[in-house]
Amino acid sequence: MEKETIKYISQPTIKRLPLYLNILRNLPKDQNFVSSSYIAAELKLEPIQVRKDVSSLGITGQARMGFNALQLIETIESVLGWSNTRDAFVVGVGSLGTAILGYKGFEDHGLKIIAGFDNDVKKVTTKVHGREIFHVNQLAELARRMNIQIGILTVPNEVAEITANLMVKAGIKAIWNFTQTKLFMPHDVIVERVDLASSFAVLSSKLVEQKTKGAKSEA
Amino acid sequence: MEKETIKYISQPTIKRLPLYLNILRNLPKDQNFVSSSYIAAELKLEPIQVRKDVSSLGITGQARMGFNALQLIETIESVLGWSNTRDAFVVGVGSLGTAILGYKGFEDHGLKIIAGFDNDVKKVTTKVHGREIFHVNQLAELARRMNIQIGILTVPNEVAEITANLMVKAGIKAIWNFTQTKLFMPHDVIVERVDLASSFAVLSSKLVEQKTKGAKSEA
DNA sequence: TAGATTGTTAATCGATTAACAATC
DNA sequence: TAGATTGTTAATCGATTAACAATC
Repeated sequence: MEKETIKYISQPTIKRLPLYLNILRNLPKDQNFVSSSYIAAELKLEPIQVRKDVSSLGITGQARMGFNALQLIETIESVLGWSNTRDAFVVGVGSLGTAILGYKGFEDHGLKIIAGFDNDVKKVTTKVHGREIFHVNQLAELARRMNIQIGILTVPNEVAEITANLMVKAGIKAIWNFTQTKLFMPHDVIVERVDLASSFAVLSSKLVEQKTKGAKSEA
Repeated sequence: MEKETIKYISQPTIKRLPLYLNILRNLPKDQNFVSSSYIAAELKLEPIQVRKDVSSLGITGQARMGFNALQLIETIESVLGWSNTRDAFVVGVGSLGTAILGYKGFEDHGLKIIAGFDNDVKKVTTKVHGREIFHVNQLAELARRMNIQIGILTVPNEVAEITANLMVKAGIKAIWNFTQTKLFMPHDVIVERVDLASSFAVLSSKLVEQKTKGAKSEA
């Protein structure tokens, strides 16, 4: 397979890559080529957008054929760093942390959750979904020993900042932040926040909009 | 309080409104006015962006003073439909559904989770975080009786589409979709997807980027 | 060949940011 | 008054979409 020259990949493109990957992985085994219009139809996107995204990966297709599916899969996995699994710790074993400890789907994203941490001694030394729970004051030692780069932050908002600082001190390089708190971290620490409130805001504002429209058309 | 003329509010703005709301609600009680630069600093945004967003809500401020905090709070809540609580069902009581059934923070977003549904008879009639779990074949009846508009979809991917269809038949108008599946629903049904894979893609691609940069600077 | 599909260049669209007069 | 802050208009930036020649 030829070497691709990867250009700058925009964040909107990065966010679509897992969707493409999902489709490509579920392709029938004997289907070696896939067209931009096929992918687009599956995702309700425009073919041109798929082609633009693929082009930014440095992949070229073949007229009348489309793109090499295997090459696409491998390139996306490599761009996302999903080719090899990365180990991660979950910090905060409340209901959300528990759910994440038990979620199987992350393996498809190259993410392997190793253990959980909590400051509640009642939770420590128990197992949640087969993973051991340690006290947060063991975080630094274990993270360094196991060379953990990714921390999943699922503590209550009030302790989000202080816990994130602990994680950074423990050598963690990337924080997946499930709290409501905007973290102010050193610039070399990667922080990505899952913002449920923003997502729900979109949903509920549309519901408001639809209702006012309905009220108008009734009048 | 004067009536605001609300203009078109863009989706990026809608997504920032919960962040603003969070800050405004945590303001000291005696602080009646708040400036765009204060909000911006708290969120690492630009003041001009905050002013633009506020302006699209139809709110005007006062030079040297800023904006009326209470008016801002009330307007944001009204735009998002968070002034009154809305009831919702969780469909799919796996680990994620369980976490959502137990999450307290939704009340701040005008969301009240009433009950859970599953197709596993072992889960039915149990209680999860104090909420009753029913069999999915009771969904239609209960949703109609209680006039439920919002459904939270936390089933496995394989049954996402079929379950969403059940929800629509039950009269549910908005689906908060936590699955990986892109849903094709009637146009009057609102669907908003929480895409963990996209979020993680951003994080892990940055990790890849940083590593290649590091490798280069070492060379 | 005919026609489907890619891939490049340009146009459009929309959001963010800048500039600065108005205002309290 | 002086100066901080709003709010409007214009500039910039970046992503999406359109157009269409090239290609297999």
